[in-house]
Amino acid sequence: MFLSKSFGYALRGVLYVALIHKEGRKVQLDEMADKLKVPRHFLAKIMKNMVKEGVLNSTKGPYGGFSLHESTLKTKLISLVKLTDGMAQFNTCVLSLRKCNNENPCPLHLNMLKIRDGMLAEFSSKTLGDLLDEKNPDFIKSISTIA
Amino acid sequence: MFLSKSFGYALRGVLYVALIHKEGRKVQLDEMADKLKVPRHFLAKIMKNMVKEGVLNSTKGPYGGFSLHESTLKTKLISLVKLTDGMAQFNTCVLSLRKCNNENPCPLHLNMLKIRDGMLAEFSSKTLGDLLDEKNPDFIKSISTIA
DNA sequence: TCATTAAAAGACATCTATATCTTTTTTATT
DNA sequence: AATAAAAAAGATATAGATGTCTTTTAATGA
Repeated sequence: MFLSKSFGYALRGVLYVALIHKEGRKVQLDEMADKLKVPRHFLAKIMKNMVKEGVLNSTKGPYGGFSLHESTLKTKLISLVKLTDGMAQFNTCVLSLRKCNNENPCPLHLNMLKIRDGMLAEFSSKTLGDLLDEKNPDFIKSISTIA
Repeated sequence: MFLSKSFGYALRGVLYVALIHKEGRKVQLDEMADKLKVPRHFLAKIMKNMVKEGVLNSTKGPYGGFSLHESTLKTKLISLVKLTDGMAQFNTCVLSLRKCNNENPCPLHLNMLKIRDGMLAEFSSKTLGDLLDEKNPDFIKSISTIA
């Protein structure tokens, strides 16, 4: 796996909130879990973390739910990765060699560096808003249909 | 993680056998587990699989151990990945969407395709022999020193 | 043929990511 | 103030990757 399931849930979750935001309403967990076909309680944990990190807003109580934060659409994809998977994977030798670095590279060091830097560049430049701009006609369907 | 620990153990294991092969001798599990600082029985499982898939030779009994197969140095890195991690990661949508494809792409489809294809190309062209040719002065040290 | 060596095989254990359940806290409405 | 709604928080459960142990099989040499 390149990225964890948690990352996938987080991204689909925040994009769903963004889509519903255009309709001028908040989103609640039950609706999200249902529409995105994601385990409710597991999604709750992930959404909570996004709120804590300032990627989303939430309000408790009746008519509460999740809504966009000023920063949501400006959030880089890499921030989501950091939140769900951590950044260790970009700095850890695939052969688990502690002393692997540019001066003392393992046999795969350069190969992996290239791949990782490509991914890092991609995810460091793209924002959540960018994904919404690249209009996919079946966008809402695409982030919903897991089955 | 981009690749599993099993993959790292497999690669270091087979490269170690290749190095010792130049000294004209076979290698036994105890020596490998010791030198590579890898759990003996777990390494055994991985080595066994490589033998089964024809990446390495082995002989039982006294003076037995692991040795090179004609195909060892010609083995593509991707074959090792296939053996330890499987290929699903290259074909599965990171958002876990079953219907994600070129016709009906998820918001990250193109981004991931680029990254994956880069990795696939890299690992499909490089062989174990290539890694040994790119002479790293501290090569043996580098695949051994995990601590 | 017998003892010894070493890999093969399979059963068992642990650890981490994933998933679920229950209780607590906050907010809104009456 | 009382009730209800919904997220937050924390405890518990499951599954898959990782790691360990024991038994079996095959090869060697005396």
